[in-house]
Amino acid sequence: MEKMMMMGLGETKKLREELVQGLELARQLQIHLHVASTPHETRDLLIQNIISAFENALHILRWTPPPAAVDPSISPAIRMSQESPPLSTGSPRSEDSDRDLRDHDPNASKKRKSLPRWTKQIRVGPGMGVEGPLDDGYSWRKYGQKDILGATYPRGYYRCTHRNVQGCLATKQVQRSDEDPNMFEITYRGSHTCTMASSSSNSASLPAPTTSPRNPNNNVLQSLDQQPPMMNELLLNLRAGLRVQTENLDNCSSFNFPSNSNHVFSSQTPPPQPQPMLGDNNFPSYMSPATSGISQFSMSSGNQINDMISASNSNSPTVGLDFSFDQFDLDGHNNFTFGNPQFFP
DNA sequence: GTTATTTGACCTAC
DNA sequence: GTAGGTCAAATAAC
Repeated sequence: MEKMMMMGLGETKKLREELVQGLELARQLQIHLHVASTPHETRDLLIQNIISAFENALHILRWTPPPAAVDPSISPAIRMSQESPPLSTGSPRSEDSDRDLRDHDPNASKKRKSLPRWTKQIRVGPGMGVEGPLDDGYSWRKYGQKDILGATYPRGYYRCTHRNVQGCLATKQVQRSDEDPNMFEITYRGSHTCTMASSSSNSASLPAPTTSPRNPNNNVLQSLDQQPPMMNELLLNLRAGLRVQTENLDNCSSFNFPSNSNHVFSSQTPPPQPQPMLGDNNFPSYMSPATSGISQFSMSSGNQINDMISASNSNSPTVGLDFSFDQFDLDGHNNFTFGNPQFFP
């Protein structure tokens, strides 16, 4: 929503047009999918146009909120923002893996901006020190530090400790904010493939009220680390259909939303294990860890997500998310701000 | 002795 | 040409 307010009218209009176009194309695609005589070329063309529409929309939305936008009352305050177009490259991939690709394919893109990455902004408490944002449940090894032009504090470069043993290509950068020394911007690249990632993923799926063995402050960070690939999957499904079904929701896994996102997800004291709660209109509201400063959205994972997002002209009694701007704020593959749910007729 | 961090040099995208 | 990102040798910590 904030992003919408920051956008010019021209951009807002263009974004609306792109999303409406994507919706219309998705509907056409669904119709064609049920017509056996439709040539594959037609379907492919529709798919490409849908992808193009959403990529254009994401491009318009590409914007990182300033640290001041973070609620200072929340500690640690966590926000995520997209800094590169994620849909063109699929799942997050680190720059190193990108380099590996180039070794095999010299024609592969060398542009840094094409690399998917996601950013969290974390405010640490007064006595928390820098260990808080640096320890997010994974084991990182610092491999570099660099003074950044215009930045007071140097940027630290970290890679997964299991890089050599397990080939985990996840990296992150930690940049202390100039304006607020208690604010850290952490940029992640690549998703964890090490065993630490899987254990962390499990913890994300069942966020306990107790703390992580490694750090008492960072249950939230663990789940956030797993969020971008999941969001990627969600967006991939959004390409195929624009309606989110809330049927068959369970709490197999979760992802998180900023606490200042719109009002679908409540930020109340959480139960020990968050459960999707059906509110009015059967749309679920979600509980969040009280100390995290983020709302948590528990839902099914994998194929169940695919099932959740179905074609838009289904006659089933589904609940949809309206893509109009005052209700849906899509900021790339990792920062969703959903507006109020809408029933489709 | 092993592992992690520091830091200057080098590489690459822009 | 410059800034950001990574490498790798030197150093520190355990």
